Amino acid sequence: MSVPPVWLIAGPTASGKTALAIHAARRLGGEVVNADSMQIYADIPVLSAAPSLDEQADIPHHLFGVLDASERASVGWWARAAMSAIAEIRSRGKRPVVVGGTGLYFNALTDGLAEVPDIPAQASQAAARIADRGADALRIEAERHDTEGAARVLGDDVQRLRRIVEVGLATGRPLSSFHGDTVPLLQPGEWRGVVIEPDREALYARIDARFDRMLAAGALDEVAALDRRELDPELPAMKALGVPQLIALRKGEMTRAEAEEYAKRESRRYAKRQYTWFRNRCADWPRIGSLDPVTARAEFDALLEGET
RNA sequence: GCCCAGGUAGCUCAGUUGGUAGAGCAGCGGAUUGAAAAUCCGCGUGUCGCUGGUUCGAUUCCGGCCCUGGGCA
Repeated sequence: MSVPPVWLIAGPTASGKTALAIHAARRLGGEVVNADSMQIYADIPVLSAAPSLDEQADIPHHLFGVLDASERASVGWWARAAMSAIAEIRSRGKRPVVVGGTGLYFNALTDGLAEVPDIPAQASQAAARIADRGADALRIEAERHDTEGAARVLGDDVQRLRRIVEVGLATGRPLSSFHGDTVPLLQPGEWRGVVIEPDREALYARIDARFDRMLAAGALDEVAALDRRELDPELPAMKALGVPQLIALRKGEMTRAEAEEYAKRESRRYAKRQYTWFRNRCADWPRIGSLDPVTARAEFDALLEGET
């Protein structure tokens, strides 16, 4: 009993993933599952470039806009939610099409995620207090909990060092001891992946143009509503590309031109990091090179040859 | 037309008392296991405007030309 494979569609921001996923779902009798860490939040549909209600109309979409900006998603949360959506879609005889730009999320599906217990607030607060003493102090503490793991953390990567410390405090085990024996959530052969990898310059031009469209589509109102809630600026949704810059604009800390320039630049840098991830972590996935929707669809259809 | 200032990395500039040059920003490469649109690490990528001259050697000194500002006409 071989199940038809789950399709994984990855690619940098603004590369046309949304449209291609809908095409794939139509072709395959499928439903779309979000693998984008920001499109999860209900408060930022414009700035996160989530599929519009129109686009979601005839194909069911899952995990888009399901959390409030005051909540925190995580790879673990996403992986569980995605696997249950996948199971549910399959149970109805439909084909899951997972689409997004968050490399780590795809990695959880294809390579698995360590089963680390939830960290009690007490332990993470203790780790935060150590982090407040500076990166050096934090690294010394991290090395005590997990020598091997800490050695792999580059420089003053406070986020990762803190994670080692809080896991150590909460479980008494080195974080790296949880890694290594993870099992993929989707078995090899159970999925097929494709990466949209367009020409860099062309994508950068699209990113710039898209940000202008986001502003025209109400990005400023979206940010104003967020800003009024006075949420913790450290929340993931508050760090979505464009949010910090447009808040700075509201506060008069940046001119409109500066806010636009910085937001676009950060988006381009993000795209560059995505290229790096997919190039090195999804090296053997087939590539789609075109930014033109019609050509991209044709390239995708070519991959379908031979599939039932 | 004349006078002054300037032409050095993609941009803004520094510098070399003559030994082919370096900062910031931009950019590029990499890492990535519950914040990942996050977080972190690494890397100067160059006809020193063009062309003659002086010199062992010129981006640097001298001449001519071109270009860009500003001023005078």
